[in-house]
Amino acid sequence: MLDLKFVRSNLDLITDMLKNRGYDLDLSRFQHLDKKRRSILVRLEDLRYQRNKVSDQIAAMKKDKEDVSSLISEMKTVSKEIKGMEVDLPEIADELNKLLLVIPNIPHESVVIGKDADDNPVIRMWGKIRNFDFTPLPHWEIGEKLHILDFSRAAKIARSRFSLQRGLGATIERALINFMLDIHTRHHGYIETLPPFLVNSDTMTGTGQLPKFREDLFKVEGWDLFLIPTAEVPVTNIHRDEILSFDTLPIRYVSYTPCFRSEAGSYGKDTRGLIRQHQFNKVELVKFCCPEDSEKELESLTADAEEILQRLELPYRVVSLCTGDLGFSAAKTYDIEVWLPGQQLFREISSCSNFTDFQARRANIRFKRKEGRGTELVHTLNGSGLAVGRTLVAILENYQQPDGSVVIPEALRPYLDGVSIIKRD
RNA sequence: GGAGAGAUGGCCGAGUCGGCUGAAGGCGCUCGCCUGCUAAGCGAGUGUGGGGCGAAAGCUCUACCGAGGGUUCGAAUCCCUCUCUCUCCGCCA
Repeated sequence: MLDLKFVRSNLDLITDMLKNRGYDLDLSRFQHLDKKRRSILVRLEDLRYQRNKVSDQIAAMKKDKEDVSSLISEMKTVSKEIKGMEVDLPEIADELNKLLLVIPNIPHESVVIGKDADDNPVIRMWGKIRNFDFTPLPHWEIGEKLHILDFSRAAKIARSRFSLQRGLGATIERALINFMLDIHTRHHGYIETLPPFLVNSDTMTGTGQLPKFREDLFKVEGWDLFLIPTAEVPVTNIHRDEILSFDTLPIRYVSYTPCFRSEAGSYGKDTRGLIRQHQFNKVELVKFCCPEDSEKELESLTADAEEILQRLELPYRVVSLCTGDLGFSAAKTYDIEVWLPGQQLFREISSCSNFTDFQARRANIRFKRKEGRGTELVHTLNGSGLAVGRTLVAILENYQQPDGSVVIPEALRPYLDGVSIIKRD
């Protein structure tokens, strides 16, 4: 969420921003409630001041055995009025807060104004797209032929959009997780965390999944618990309601978790294969830093994610999301898209975002500088490093051979006891 | 699941017949003094959110002692509900 005072004094800027993002929001209600809240607050605090004063006076008079009955009856009416206002004020503050919660973050100045994904500028390309002298297959065909992916049995066990991995199909998944975690902890300075995979509604609210995106979540019946849609949720909330000290920043966490998404609203999209699943594995990078560092931290975060693809020698490109495509909480986002020859397209495999203070305000994550009083909000960032299932997809499609086998990227072999090729067993 | 105990500031820890307690004391931290170095010592300061005034420094009001309600002129202190933590027993990977 944005800062109330900032919104109050920058209504024009917000209006422009909303237009660029393709939002239709009326701010007049906001103005009205804001004024109302403050007028009530002033009156309420004045009454409280009176009450406190007179209460002290009553205490003093009682000590001297003076008669206080008239003062008490006077204060009874004041107290009543205070109670009434104490009911009204939170109602108005709540409504104001709700309005504030649906205003998206302000895009960074470097973000291109555009309508949708077609307007996203390509920042860079990496790797050589392989020339096939046969028609490359999509990964679901490769995987089923090799007996490492089994979608029909997965549907029997659960339902569609689940997968069953077998043999090397399961082992490579595990190897990729270890590979990614090792790179990020050993070479990029991230601290490994293993968080809860179910979280409560406060946590979901802290990172913005609630209240707006409840439909996308799986909820545990009878409990205040949801399955996490990404490790971003539990990991960012590690420091919810905390004041971090300056010398601990930046904090960098890497976390492997499964992710659970209802994919409501994507019926018919990516129905085949591993691309869009209700459950998938992801290694996530999360950073907390001070405001002046967040731009450069986004660059390094993206580079850290890219390095995984480079080591696996998978070609990709990096695009910068334009205003129309940018997520609700992000000020700037780089998508890393890996090349999938079986489908002849670039596919998102990581999304790296700088949320500036937007998430931090909502989750109340602050820090204190050595000198100077008061607290400031940290900046939070996160990005996949990488989506594991989609990485497997990219390996299968990019490394497929004419005979249907798949070569294992060199970098991954140490994690597979030296196995260098997947063949039908 | 059964039986108890508890939740106060960065930390430890006072505060129980309701009334200068935003909160004693200690530790830590910051600044200053002192000191060949280190250690110690002395002095001052040291919460957060929201208002108002001010160009600012700052001043001032208000709220906050796990959360939410209640009683009262007045609640960290009394009552109710919830959450969490700890100990013992049972159960369990």
